[in-house]
Amino acid sequence: MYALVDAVSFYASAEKIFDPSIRQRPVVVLTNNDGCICAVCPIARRLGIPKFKPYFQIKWLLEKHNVVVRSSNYALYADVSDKMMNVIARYCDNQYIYSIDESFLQFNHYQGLIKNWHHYGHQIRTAVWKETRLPVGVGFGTTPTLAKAANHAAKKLSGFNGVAVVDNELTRKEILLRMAVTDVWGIGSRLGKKLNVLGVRSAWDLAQLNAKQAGKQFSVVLARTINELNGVTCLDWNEVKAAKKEIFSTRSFGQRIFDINSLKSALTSHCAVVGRKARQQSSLIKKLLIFAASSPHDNNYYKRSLVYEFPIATDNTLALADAVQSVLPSIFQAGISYYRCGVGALELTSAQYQQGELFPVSLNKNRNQSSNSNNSALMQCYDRINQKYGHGTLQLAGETQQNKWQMRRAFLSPSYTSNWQEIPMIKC
DNA sequence: TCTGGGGTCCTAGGACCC
DNA sequence: TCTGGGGTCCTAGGACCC
Repeated sequence: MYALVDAVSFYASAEKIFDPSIRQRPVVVLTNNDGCICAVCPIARRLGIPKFKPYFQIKWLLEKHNVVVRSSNYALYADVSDKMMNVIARYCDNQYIYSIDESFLQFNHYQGLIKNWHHYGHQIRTAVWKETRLPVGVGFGTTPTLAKAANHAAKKLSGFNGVAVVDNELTRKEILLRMAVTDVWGIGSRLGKKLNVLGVRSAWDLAQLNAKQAGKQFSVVLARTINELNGVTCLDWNEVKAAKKEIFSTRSFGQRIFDINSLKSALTSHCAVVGRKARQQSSLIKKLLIFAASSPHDNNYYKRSLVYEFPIATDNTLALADAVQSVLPSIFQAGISYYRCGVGALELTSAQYQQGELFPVSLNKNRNQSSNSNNSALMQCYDRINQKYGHGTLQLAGETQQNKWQMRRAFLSPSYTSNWQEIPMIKC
């Protein structure tokens, strides 16, 4: 049995935890730079506020309904997420954190111990609510895809009230019949349209297709989804939590930038993020994509990217920053109004099976190749300090000039959980 | 006045080579 | 004179998710 637990409009719910005055009001949260709406609380959803629309286009609607608008407060969400995940972890023996607000659960040593999954789901919900004040949906299923479907039912279909269990034919059919095909995990609008043409409208219709034929006509991924909907596990646990094949860090700037130093500082801080994530999953980076661009909405869209290949795969942030340094002059062009930049690790290899050096140290000057062990100890220390005191406590000198490109966050809530000055006060 | 997210994976098609 | 295959690698862009 698998479970998927996730929060109801997580960012918006997180905003409501520490501010009781907005709990009964419609709330939306914006993406970086207050660009788009990325979370809509249930009250706001009922007013017809759409997700992923540019904020400035929808501002009038938000004002009309007196909607509370918040910028993304990642420090807050990360803390709230940690708390939530810790509570959930107590209810299973294997948890995979799939995103900031979603985790898959497994119950390997619970065989026969849980008599009533429905009841168990409500226990999880109640505990999370009591300890974090976050509303969650809990879906159980015999495959990861069915757990996802059950989670959808728990939150979106009437009559489920936060918990759904797909462990028999009757509920499987009931839930899949009530789900649009595009509500199935992995079926987006594009594929949905093609399937509609074939008369496949509900998740149940999709489950009736011949997996092999659909696989030939569309893709292996679709074949897998069909099998999973029929209770045949294709995504085993290791696949669900497989190491990432690419790791990107990209961001648009709060204000346009024009100078090479600002660009360098932004790219360097992206290196720090990518390096940290690579080390987290024990990967080494062989190729790093580095890019900078104007806005695609501009008249003369400009984008330059370069792939830097390391002689020897590395997970060292300093080596990544060196790559940026060496590549930057050929990416930067004076006069361009830069809107966005980023770096991405493209070719990742396992740190466990690192290829050794044929011609060590003396033949090269690259930082990642000299004294590898020293650098890996340095990075471990760096990660530990930043984990304990917060990301950004230790920075490369190159990333410090941030004032020019910091993102716009005009509606930021206080750092309730990460700043002594902003801790909520209770007045008696 | 101007404003338009971010991450991951996959694939089609082009460039290049023999 | 005209026509012709197949592999690898890279890139841009699409699809999907939250």
